[in-house]
Amino acid sequence: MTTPPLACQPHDHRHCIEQALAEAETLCARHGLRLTALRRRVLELVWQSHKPLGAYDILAVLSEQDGRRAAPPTVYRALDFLLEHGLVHRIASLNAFVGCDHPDHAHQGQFFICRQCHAAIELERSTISDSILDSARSLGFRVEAQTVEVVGLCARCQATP
Amino acid sequence: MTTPPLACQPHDHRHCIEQALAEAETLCARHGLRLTALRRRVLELVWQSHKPLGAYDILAVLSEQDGRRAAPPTVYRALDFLLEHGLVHRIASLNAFVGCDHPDHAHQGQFFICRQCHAAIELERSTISDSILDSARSLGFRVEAQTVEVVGLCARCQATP
DNA sequence: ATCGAAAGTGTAATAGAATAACGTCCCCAT
DNA sequence: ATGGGGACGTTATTCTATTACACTTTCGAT
Repeated sequence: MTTPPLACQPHDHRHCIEQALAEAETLCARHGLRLTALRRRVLELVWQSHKPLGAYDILAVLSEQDGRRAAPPTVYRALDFLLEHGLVHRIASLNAFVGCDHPDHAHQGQFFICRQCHAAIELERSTISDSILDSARSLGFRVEAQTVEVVGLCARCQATP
Repeated sequence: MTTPPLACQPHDHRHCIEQALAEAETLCARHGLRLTALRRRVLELVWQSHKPLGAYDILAVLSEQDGRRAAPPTVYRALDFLLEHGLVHRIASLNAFVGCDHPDHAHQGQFFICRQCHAAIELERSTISDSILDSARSLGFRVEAQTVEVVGLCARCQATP
């Protein structure tokens, strides 16, 4: 067993947030994208934890905590931007969004979601994606996007029921 | 390349429907489950094509075509029953439901969904699920459910753009 | 045969997720 | 300075799903 992922270990999460924001700044600067205050704030909120966050949860914080006039499109537009540039991922089975660990390159990870602590661990294993591509090839199917979302119990939650 | 799946080939689809209903009858009889008229009808509607069907599409047919008084819970309850016993699968990325090819044993397939013709091809490849289980093991993660949904172009739609 | 519990369905209301359509503002390249 | 495009605000609506409660049917136990 390899090093347990940060997502399901106690850790200084401020560091995760800072790093995610810094990487986003860098990425946007490099690609000439505008990381506006709103987009930055939404990214920060998504990174408040390793748990996927619903768009309406974000909306509630913007309205109540930031005092910002916000309606659904405000949030969804920011999320669309972040998704498009790989800064967050959408978890289809939860209708929720989670920060991306390594937005430096285009990818779609595989997600291991704990049903107890709700942490989402992102992996990027070629053994999984290759096995999908192999199966696709056997069908003559051209893959454009992969969604892999696994639900279960993370190591930590197995230990503390 | 193996035999192309029925889902993206022209075929006598009435046979698919008949077989699915027959298998459902058998399965319910064997397990002492009640395949009521409503449940049977919903299963039949889901099997009208190989395209995942939304709950509200089903609802519309029940109301307009069958003249049945139907509200959302009517449909969702039937779908819950069919899901629970493996007769249909839910496609999370589409919020839609598709008939199961082989409800004879508990399983969760992998779905290859054509973005053009919308057909969903179900596979059950141990290479995919094993690679997921391997990755999970390396995390110490206990898998309870797998969602694998691949979007792209089926062989047929690649040929006819 | 009849009773009663459990399962199934009808009904109304509501919650939750996402998008459409339109207007305004602001930045900045010409 | 100006006008064009991107970002955001606003209102309304659509689509998806669940809660809560009432009524009915089914089926086993008596």
